[in-house]
Formats: sequence, C-alpha cells, structure tokens
Amino acid sequence: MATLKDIGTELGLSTATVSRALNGFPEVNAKTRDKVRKTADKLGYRPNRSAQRLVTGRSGMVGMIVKIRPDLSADQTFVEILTGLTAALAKRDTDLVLAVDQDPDPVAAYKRMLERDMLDGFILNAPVPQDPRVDFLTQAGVPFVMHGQCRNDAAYPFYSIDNQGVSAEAVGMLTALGHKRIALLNGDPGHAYAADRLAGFAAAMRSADLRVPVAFMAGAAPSESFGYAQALAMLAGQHGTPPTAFVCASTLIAAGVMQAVEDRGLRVPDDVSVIAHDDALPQTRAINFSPALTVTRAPLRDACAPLANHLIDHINGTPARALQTLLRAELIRRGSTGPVPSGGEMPWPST
Amino acid sequence: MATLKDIGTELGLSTATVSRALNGFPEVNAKTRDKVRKTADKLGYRPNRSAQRLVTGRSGMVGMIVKIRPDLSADQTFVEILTGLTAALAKRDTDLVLAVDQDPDPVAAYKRMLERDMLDGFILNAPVPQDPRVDFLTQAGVPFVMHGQCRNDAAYPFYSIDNQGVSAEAVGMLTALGHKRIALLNGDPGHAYAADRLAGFAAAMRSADLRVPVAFMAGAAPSESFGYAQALAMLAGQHGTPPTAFVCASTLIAAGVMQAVEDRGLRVPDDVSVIAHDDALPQTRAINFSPALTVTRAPLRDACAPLANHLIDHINGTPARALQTLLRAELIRRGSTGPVPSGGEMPWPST
DNA sequence: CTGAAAGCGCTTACAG
DNA sequence: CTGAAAGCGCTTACAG
Repeated sequence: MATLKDIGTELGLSTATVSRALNGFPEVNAKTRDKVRKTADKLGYRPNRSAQRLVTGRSGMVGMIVKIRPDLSADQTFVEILTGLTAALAKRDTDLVLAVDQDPDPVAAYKRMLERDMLDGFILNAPVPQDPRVDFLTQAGVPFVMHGQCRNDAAYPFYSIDNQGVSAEAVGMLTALGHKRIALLNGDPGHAYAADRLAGFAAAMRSADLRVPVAFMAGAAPSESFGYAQALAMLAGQHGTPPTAFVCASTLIAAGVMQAVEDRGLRVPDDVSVIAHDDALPQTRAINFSPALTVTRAPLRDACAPLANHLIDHINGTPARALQTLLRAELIRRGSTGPVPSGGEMPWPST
Repeated sequence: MATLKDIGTELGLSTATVSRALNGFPEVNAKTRDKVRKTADKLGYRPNRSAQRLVTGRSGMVGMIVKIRPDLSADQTFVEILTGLTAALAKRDTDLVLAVDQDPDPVAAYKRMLERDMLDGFILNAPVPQDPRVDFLTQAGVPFVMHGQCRNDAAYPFYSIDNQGVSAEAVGMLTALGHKRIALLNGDPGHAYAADRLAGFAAAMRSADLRVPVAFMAGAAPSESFGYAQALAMLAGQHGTPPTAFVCASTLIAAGVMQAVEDRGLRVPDDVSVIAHDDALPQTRAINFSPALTVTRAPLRDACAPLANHLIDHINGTPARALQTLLRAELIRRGSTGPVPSGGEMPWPST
C-alpha cells in the first residue's frame, strides 16, 4: 500500500507537501498539486484512515442504534433510511456503524457503543416526546442529529417534516371540500411524530370550529389491519355518526381504510374521502391505489442526505441552531378525496 | 481521556509494561498486572482504537453489504441477522460497517468499500450458486465468511445449514408416512440455498423410487401468496393428480399452503400433510399454526455468533478449512403431517 | 520481569 | 510555496 512518503520520494517532495496537496490546501502550487495527484493515482494511494484518525482525533465513523420492533413497517422504513444514509455518509467519507438494541434502557446501547468505539456522533431516529437520549448525549458532549423532532428544547441538529403542518394541510383540504366529520387514524401515540400529528389535527379542527369525538382519533403502529378495523368500526357507526373523511398516518393505514369502505358497500371518494401521509416507500405507492390516493408527501429518502450532512457539519463545528430543518410536506390531490356527500355537511352532534 | 502514559506515570511504569499488562501478556508480574488494571479502571482508560489500528494494521471493522430486495421476508431475516451479528461482533471487539447496495454489478460495492475503508473482512450472505463475490474477494486477499454455501470449491470459511439434508429429512419423514406424491414449494432458485434444497429433494425422491412432475417443484421468493397460489393450483389438479404432501421452503409459504388447503375444503393433516423449513423468525412461529407445523428447524439467530467468530478467527490466522460449519437442521414433528390418506398411496402416474 | 527505542502513517504549527 | 520536526497513542522486537 502506497504511503505519502512513497509519493514524496517519487517526486522529491516532503510528505508535508504531499499531504497538503492531496487535501487541497490553497497554498500549494497548482502544478505541484497536479503532479502529486497524478502520482497518487498511479501508485493507487489510499490514505490510512487509522493514521488520519489518530492525528485528527476523529474516527470518521458515526453510530446508529436501531430498536428492533416486531412490526414490519418499521423494517421497511429502516431499510429505506439505511440505504440513503450509507450513501450520503459515504460522500462525506464517513462510515455508519450499526448496532441493534434490545435493552429496555433507552441509553444503555449508546453508552456501550461510546465505550467500545471512538465515534464522532450519532444519528437518532424514532424520537419519543421527551427523548431521554437527547439529554444523555447532550450531557456527554457527543454530537448527534435527530430524525424527527422531540420537545427537549431542541438545541441540537434535526431534520423533520412539519408533522403538525401535515395534519393542518389535510384538515384544511377536507374542510374546504365541506367535510365536517373527519377522523384521524394516527401512528403510535408514543412517538413524537404521532403526537405532533395529533396536536396539529386537534388544532386545525378547533380553528375550523369543529370538534372530534375521542373515539375518532385512534393511534397505533401503522398497519393495514389497524386501518381496516378502525375504519370498519367507525363506518358501522359503532362510535356514533360515521365520519365522511379519514386522515391516515400512512398509506398502509389508508389501504386498510379503503378496503373497509369497499366492504361496507361504500365508495371513495363519493361517500368517503381518504387522505394519507406518504413517506414514498417503494413498497406502497399511493398512485397505484384505486382511486389514486390524495396525500401529503415527504419522501423518507429525502431525509437521508440532510441528516448525514447536518451531523457531519455539526461535528465540524457548525452550531446546532443552524442545522435545524423543518420540512413542509407537499399536498398532492388525487382521486381519493372529494366533496362532502349530502348528509355529511353537518358536524358531529355534541354528546 | 487517559492514555497508557498516564497510567505509567501514576505507577512509575513504562508504557510498554502497561501495554503488556493490559493485553494480558504472560510475562508481566501478577502484582504489576493488578495494579495496572486497577489504575486503568480508576482513570477510566479506554484504548485509542486508531492508535491500535495504526500499529497493528487492523481496523477492527468488518463490512457487510446488503442488497435491497423489495420483498419483505428479506427484511425480516436481515433485521434478525443484524441483531445477532452486531452483538456477536461486539464481543470480539469488532464493529460492523454497513452499506446498502443498489449496483447491478455484484462486486462493485465491495470494491468501493475496500477503497474507502480499511476493513479486516466481510460477511457475505445470500449466496448464488457460483458467487462472483467469492472469487473477487479471494483474489483480492480479503478475508470473508459466507452465510450459506455456494459451489466455488469452498476454500473459505462458511456457516450454513445442510440444505440438501433439509429436503432429505422432509422427504424421508413423508415417505415413511406412506406419501408418494410430494410437492416442493421452494425458494428463489437463483439462490444457492434453494438450489441445494431442490437437489436434495430430487435426490431423496429418486432414492425412494419416486418421481416428481416438474410442475410440482416450484420456486420463488418466499411469500404467503406464492404458497397459496401454487398449492391451490396443485390441489385443484391443474398440473395433474394432486400431491398429498407439501415440502415448503419457509413457514410463510406453509401459511399460504394451509390457507389453500382450507379453501379447497380439505384438512391438514388428514387430507394433506405440510412440512416447512423454519428459520425461527419471531414473526411467524410454526407452533402457532393450526395445526402446529412440522418443521425442519434451524434458527437463523444461531448463525450469527458462528459467523462472527469464524470471520474473526480467520482474520487472526485460522485456516479456512477449519472454519467451515455445515449444520444439520432439527426435525420437529407436530400436527401438520400425518399418514398418507387413502387414494394417495399411489405415486404420480408416469406421463 | 521491565524499559528504552523505534515506528505505524498521517497532520500541522513553525520556519524560511 | 515548501520542508524539517514534532507528535497523535499505541505495540513490539531488542536488551538487560
């Protein structure tokens, strides 16, 4: 394996100059730089990471700890994130070191990993409302980036979609179509994103002067069967007057809802409108629904590069406040939403 | 962060002795070793990996490259493997660096990773019959361990279940119960494991003097719907006289088969016997089937520690031939297999 | 049983 | 614009 020294010897230069040339320092002569680069290529030079790391004090590795969850949707999003993340990190010359966590203590795995390895930072995902990992890593002085938002006063880098906005967007569209009885089939309420969706939903309904019976705001790990069961019960009037529209946390839930609508002998969008949030996973494409699904869209894949870059910029010294991205989801109207059916123009009766 | 030097200063010892004591060299005085260890603990000493790696030429990292596959079962097994693997590697003080591959060239991702990083080795999975990665890494002189087997003459470490034996076991059990018309619902024939299952199946049937029409040996990525569709067609006689028993590549396929049997108005095991290979994934438990599923069982999780250890032993110099494990799956008889029904004692008629 | 010394391959003040 | 030098924190022959 060629070293800086080899290149220097070949060219009659010091390793210092070779190092500067390769690292693009502005002071080196352009001709020198070219010669060095050419020779490096010729010799197949690859910097020794361990040496670089030893002298810079950086490891060039960031960690990610994933919780195993039995539900499949988690796996889907996990693979999606992993794909984009490793690609984005590679561009920044950084490795992703992965661990799978089974410990009930939410920070134990982070402690272990920090002890075993030199890691420059962490990527956190699936935040819960007051995430204990945030406080732990902040106190330990370890840089991290959060995929999502949680309310620990947020003095750290994050990338998240505006989950309150997602609900507001959906409710706004539906009320404009005359809907007044709108149900929310939400994600797991223990997760921050679902808490935000709920908050946004409640606020949007309130500001439209509409109220929602509690039974029409359900939350669980997103699955088709959850959507199906909930929608079926609601449409059957088991919780009172049925809704005319459903806001779904995911396309998977929406698939269940649409099946329930069909099984009740109703039609989308004539009798019931359906809108979902769409992470743009390759497995469930909203456009293939029948009718095509109206969505608030924010591809999960788009989060990967910003996450990687936020983290590495933060490691390199950019202050956290400058690395906080809240992305507005895009509203895409397709066939699954329509005007409120007659008989649906009345809000839920007060109980 | 405390260094060897700090410990040495505190104790009036050289860094050399401290290093030896911490690394358990036999020549150091037991008392010295104890003192050193105690002081190391007190100071919260953690070896600097980069320095260790620089001097030893090892990175303490192994790579794994996963192909993204749209089918969910792959994700399940992937998460299962990842969980066990990171735990087993951690015990050997080794990190798992992960990349997700989307390149059609099967070795491109390995090349890239090798260029970017210092990796001590790779863990390969999902081998195809003549796996190009084996030849590439062998020629590059990079250690690796294979999860599974492929026929590249196998001068490398591997851990695999005996997939030919899996089929032989299943066929043996069924023929002992009098079955003569046995169908195979196999995995994707492009994968080495499925090729072996098929070979084992064909050989076992042949040595029992039974023949199988080609239409009764189907293969695809394991899914419930594949099992359902194939079994339904076979039981409906679409390919000729129906089989009396099914050998399934996975419990997922078996679930589809059992549904098909029920939808045809038949019963397991009275009319049809079903046996499957069981990776013991937490999501689909063979024991929860109704009736409980007879299986050849080899928990995927059990592969993780051997894989990690084989690789690291190989990196440390153990010859490949000493690191080749072929595990026999365990046959577990439950309620889904029974004696051949009357009318099924005759083999498939020759066409 | 322990130590002094060299060296792994880099980066980066400090000079010039 | 380039070089000589020091140093990052370890390991490991080589002496004693």
